[in-house]
Amino acid sequence: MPEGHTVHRLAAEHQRMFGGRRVGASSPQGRFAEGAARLDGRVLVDADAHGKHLLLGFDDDRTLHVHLGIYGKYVFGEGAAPAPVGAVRLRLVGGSGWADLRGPNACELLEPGDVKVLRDRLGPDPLRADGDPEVAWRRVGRSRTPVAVLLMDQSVVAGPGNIYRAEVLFRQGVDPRLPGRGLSRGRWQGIWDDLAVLMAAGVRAGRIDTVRPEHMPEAMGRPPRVDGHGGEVYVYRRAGLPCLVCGSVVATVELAGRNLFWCPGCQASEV
DNA sequence: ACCTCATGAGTAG
DNA sequence: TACTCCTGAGGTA
Repeated sequence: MPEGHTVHRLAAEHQRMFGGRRVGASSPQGRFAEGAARLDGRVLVDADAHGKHLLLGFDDDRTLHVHLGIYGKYVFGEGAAPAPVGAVRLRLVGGSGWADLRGPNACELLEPGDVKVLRDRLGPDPLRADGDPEVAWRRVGRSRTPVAVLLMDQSVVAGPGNIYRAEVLFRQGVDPRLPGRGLSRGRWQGIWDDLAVLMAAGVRAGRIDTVRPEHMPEAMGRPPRVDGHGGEVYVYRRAGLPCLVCGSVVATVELAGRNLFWCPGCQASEV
């Protein structure tokens, strides 16, 4: 679920459901009881996302900061909220609906200054209007770190996760082990622009699809693949399977603690 | 029933 | 690099 596109969707959903409205807040699980008590009865004035961080501004100038981590999940509903099931960290009710948050990495109230500190340590977000690829290039273009690692570093680019990084590098034909400074400025622009396109599509669809129509498995005589992340992709978690474009066996390696996937044929080494 | 792994990231060492 | 947060899906038994 949670790469940047998911969080931007969550911001829009909060805005639609609670924006400008007074909300009731509670922590059925109890682990956010104090924060929920302070939120209870406030008006949601702003719902924003920067990378994977959800920022909900309330009328007391405090901001609720939620980061889903790897487990976190939101469930929205219309009408009266049901009795909470399981470990609901935060429940918001208001307007005609409710939202339950489970298992987040972070759920905390921030003072205005804290929000700036948080945002200052995040890189530009391809989904935001203020996202500037040049700011990221200042880090990427001088780094000896593999571009695959740089793309997962939220202080370089905010929003992409393991799926988008694998898929954008495939689509742009970039060897994931290439150091950042081995890219040209134009290649970086290509990666950035493709991220913006792919992630915007992810916000609209609520899932990650990266395969171009001419490479869709249907067009190749095979049924679409159904995977846990719910989308159609070139290389993510396809290790050992033939590349949809060139037929090479998709490779995988653990890099900086995460599984990286790429096609050795399409993403030729320029190292 | 039990085991492993996952779209993330801070922190200790 | 490894552990932590501690959910849920999928595979194995």
